[in-house]
Amino acid sequence: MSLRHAILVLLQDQEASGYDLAREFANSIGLVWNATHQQIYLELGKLNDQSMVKYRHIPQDGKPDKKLYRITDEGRDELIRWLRKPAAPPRIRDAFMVKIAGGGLSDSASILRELDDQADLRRERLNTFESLASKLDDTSQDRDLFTYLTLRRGILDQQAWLHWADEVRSALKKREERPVSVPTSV
Amino acid sequence: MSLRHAILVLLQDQEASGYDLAREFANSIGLVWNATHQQIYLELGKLNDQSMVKYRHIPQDGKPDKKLYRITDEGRDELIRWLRKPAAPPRIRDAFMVKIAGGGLSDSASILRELDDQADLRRERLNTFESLASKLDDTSQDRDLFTYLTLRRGILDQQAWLHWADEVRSALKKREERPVSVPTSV
DNA sequence: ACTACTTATTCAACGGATTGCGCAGCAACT
DNA sequence: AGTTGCTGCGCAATCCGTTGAATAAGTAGT
Repeated sequence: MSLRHAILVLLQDQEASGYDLAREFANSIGLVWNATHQQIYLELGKLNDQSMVKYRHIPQDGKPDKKLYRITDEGRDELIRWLRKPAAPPRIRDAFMVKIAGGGLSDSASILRELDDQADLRRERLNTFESLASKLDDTSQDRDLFTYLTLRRGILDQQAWLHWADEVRSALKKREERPVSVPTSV
Repeated sequence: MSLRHAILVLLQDQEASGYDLAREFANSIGLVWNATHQQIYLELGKLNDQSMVKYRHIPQDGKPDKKLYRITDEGRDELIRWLRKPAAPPRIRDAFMVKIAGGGLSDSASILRELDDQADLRRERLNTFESLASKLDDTSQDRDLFTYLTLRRGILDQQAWLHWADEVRSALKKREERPVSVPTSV
């Protein structure tokens, strides 16, 4: 229910088109909330209907026309109202973890394969976040403080994940040493 | 798209009613995937239509009748097919983090208030997971290995979160020492 | 006696999210 | 010349998920 609020947060800083927002959802905010362009355009439409945002139509040549959205006073009020009331706990839906929980069904090798793939992804993200965070380290304006803290959240998260992956590897190594019955069909 | 697979994983071990599954989703599996009873009953209906599960009708006295579901061969095939192909990366939707990212809008005090509330929740979970994990530590049958690893994931996650919360607290303390312009309406 | 909770399933309505598609033109590479 | 990729917007169908309620009988507490 708060894609709208994520959008309003982004529009707080600057005027942006749906396309711009989609890019930010793929990067910065994507760290904590993700959304596709269809959802974003739809939500911008609704926000406009409820006059929480308004837009200027910008004709461009060479490129398609665009709409630059900005937040209105009503939008800002709504955002503040939302910030005041406690956030619902995030719902967890991790398909890979479901596989682990039901892991007795697979052989160690195929679990390890996917674990390594996931670890690559995490390591990649970790690098991205760390280099972004190091840029903010020194400048450290108040504006950037919360971006920095958000990045730190991402960094600690990836590190914890990678540490867990090590634990899984050594646990599965031990398991291999005293193998157990595994369905042959897997 | 894989509530169905989480259900199939649970039914792997034992016959269960929708109600039983709902309880497990509130506890064990809820760590990595959550669902309400309505969703579960609906999904069980669909799985039954597709003959991935079948059920026995059990009349009870004193209590309402129930349906005990068990996985079929088709269900097991579907599960194995799913286990083979790489899991989609989990989508992240953390409302509290959206607040942090747009945190420049709030004053430090109200951020800290909610941070502490969230931290209480995390600490509670951490305790639950740790006590569950310590019970598995010694027995450590192969059956339990993956339950243990799942719990470890939860534990490391909560710890990372709490560590992050400490960072936020000290960052906000510094921010208070050299205060900046904050919208008075907040 | 009354209230609240547990066991057990299901329906209806709504809103949020995903998937797939379509349009349109320019830039850049092969 | 053809393909791919980027900028930019949008619709429609479907599916997933949430909220709220109803039914029904037993048990446990105040």
